[in-house]
Amino acid sequence: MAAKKVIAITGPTASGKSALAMSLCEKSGCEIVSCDSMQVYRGMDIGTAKPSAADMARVRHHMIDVADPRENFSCADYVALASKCIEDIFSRGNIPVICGGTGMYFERLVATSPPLSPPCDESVRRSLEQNDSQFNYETLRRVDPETAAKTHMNNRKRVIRALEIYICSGIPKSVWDEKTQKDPPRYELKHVSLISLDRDYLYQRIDSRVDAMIKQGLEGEVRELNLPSDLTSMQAIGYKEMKEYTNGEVTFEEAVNNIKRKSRNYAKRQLTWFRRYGDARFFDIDGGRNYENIVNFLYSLVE
RNA sequence: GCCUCUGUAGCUCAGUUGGUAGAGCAGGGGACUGAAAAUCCCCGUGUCGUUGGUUCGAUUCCGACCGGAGGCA
Repeated sequence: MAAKKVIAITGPTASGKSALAMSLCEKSGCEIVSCDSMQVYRGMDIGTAKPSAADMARVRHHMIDVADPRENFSCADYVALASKCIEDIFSRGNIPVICGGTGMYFERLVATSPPLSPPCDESVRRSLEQNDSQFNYETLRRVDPETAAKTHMNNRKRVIRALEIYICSGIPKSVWDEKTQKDPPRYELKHVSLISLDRDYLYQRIDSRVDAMIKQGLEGEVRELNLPSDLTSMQAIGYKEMKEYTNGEVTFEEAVNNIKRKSRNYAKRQLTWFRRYGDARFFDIDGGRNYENIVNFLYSLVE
């Protein structure tokens, strides 16, 4: 299969990815494939900064509102659905514009083949969660030393997943991983990644974006959803912290500050993730002054 | 006015029975193959409020002064 051109716009939260993608698509007729682990959930609009109805009417969006917030949507689910969206866009003769900040979803969608390892098994997972970290880690060291060497004992989620893969398939995770490592990239990728050399500027944008979400009624959205805190969807920044407020655990002001803080922490992790892409074209948003340059570069990619 | 407590890393605080100090959070860096907005790892020199005194040596003891909190007629 001949590689087909895909444009990607990645970067930390509140860096302006969506606005750029909108400009590009309005001008060129491209379609947006959201790459966001929380915008997939229906009803979670304000806190995930989902594109407005007006934006969605002007430009075709994909991978938004594709899951119920009560279900546990995963990276593999995302890749399966998004790959199909991309094929559909190709069939229409359009260029997909992947836009978002969920690093692992992006990596799995774009870099090699889709995840092959067995799906999660809740009962296996639950029983592994009973064990202490040391015991699980020792087991992993016996069963899959290669993965154990790359995983810290305290990282319970990762250790448990690696064990789960072995228990469910009889094959160590490291062997599954190898199967995908040699694959060529799935698309001819034109990757633009946003950064902010001025970290304070980014953080200010995040703070004011959170303030805007509060004004738009994030509290009401969380109350209306009224979902249990242990759902994956309710681990989304903004929802988790607002639930702590509606449960009476923190004051409103504390909740808002927690949302801001967690968003900043997240932005930093996103910057770390995307730095790995040596083939990407990185643009400093430069206090918002670089917008025209970036847009023009994006336009040049579709010509 | 008097009495008590208090002043240590950006913030909240530990601590040194006198030999110049350490946690959490924030911040920075990193990892990431079916929970990923999750999870995890690494990074802590700061006139220990100021100023005198005691001492070989004080952030630690004593005095004064300047902040802060509380109490007392």
